[in-house]
Amino acid sequence: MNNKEIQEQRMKGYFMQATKELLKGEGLKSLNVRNIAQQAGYSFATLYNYFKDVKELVFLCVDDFQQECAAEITQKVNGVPGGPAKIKAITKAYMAYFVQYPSVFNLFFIEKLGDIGQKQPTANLIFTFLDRLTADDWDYCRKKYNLQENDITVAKAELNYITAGMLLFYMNRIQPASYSDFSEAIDIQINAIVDRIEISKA
Amino acid sequence: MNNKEIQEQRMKGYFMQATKELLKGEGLKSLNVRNIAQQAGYSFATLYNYFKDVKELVFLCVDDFQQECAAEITQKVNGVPGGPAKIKAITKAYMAYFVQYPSVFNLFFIEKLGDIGQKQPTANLIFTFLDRLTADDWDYCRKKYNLQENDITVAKAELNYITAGMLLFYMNRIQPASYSDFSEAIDIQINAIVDRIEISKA
DNA sequence: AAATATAATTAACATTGTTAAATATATAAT
DNA sequence: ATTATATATTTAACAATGTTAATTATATTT
Repeated sequence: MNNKEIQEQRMKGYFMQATKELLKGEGLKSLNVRNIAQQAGYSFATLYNYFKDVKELVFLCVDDFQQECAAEITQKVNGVPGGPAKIKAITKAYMAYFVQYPSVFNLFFIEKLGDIGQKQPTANLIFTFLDRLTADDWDYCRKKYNLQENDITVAKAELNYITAGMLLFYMNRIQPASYSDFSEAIDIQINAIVDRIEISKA
Repeated sequence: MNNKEIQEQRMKGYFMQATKELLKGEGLKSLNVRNIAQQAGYSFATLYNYFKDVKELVFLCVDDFQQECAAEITQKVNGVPGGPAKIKAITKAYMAYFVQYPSVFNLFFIEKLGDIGQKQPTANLIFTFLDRLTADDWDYCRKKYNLQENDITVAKAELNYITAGMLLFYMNRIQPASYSDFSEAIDIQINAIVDRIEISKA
């Protein structure tokens, strides 16, 4: 990287940092180009020298949020023995993260990706996130219980879709109506999927 | 209903009709108060004499769309024998409807409900939609296969969450990347859930 | 037919994303 | 070191949108 590139990356970083702070703080309500720029210490028009539009900037934060989320999960499930129990724990922690940061949920799942071709890699990153978080433990299960590759693929997809669906209903439609009901529903669904795998060995 | 109420209902109907036409036609891009009012044959300010805001108007359309969707499904699954096969067919037709009308998907699942208390009944309507569509056939299964009430409750919730999650990923993130892949994934997931119930009788 | 209430429209405002014009700052050339 | 040029930043301006206020038209009542 030459000087120009270094400086450009720095500027991008300032705007991304500002965006992340706003998203985790005030949330989507106060996320607009003027607030972002103010938080970054620049005028709003400067933003357009470094990003095509605000959507590009916002979606560039996905990667950072995933790393932060993964770190929180790792810390949270520390001590849980590998295998089915860990898959459950990771999945629950994954959901808890989005409940804690609704704006990140919005960014990951709701926000429309304007330029389709450009952001397909990001969409893929989001789609595969839970799979990557649980990959090691699924592998462990496959070996331990001598499971079919295909059964695992289906179970992984099931977990991915169910967590997205539950979060969608809870975050956007407040269904179930209380967090404790939601939490209970999570347990039921996750256990149903993961326990099924264990049973299938029999 | 007195005259005033009749006239008021009529006016609301005009605006709702306009909203539905725009949503099914041009989609969300061109859904704004000015377009709605023009389609209804009134000025945009008139809208505010009949609705608190545009969100109220838009969410009032949920009921009509559900009826339309239910009618399409009923017609589509006509001839499918009741029971597991019909649950599968209904669920697939339910998803196909949202793929056909992305704006309706947005209204049902994505659009933020502004006033929380006011629109909770609507949120509940959306949450229970698939359950209501398949209720008869689940009941049929319960009797035929002598199933546990609880197993059915979990399976229903599973279907509800998985369909929402799959639609979310496909509509908002284009994952899977092609409709045929998506369609295949639907089959796999729906079959996995419904077939499990049949097997559990053994 | 005039007075009053009701409904509808136009005008106006605030917020937002984006672009164009203007200004400041850094780099290069003499 | 000073001027000329390129680059970066900011201010001004625009278009789109949801909403409210002021104005005008229409209906109802006296």
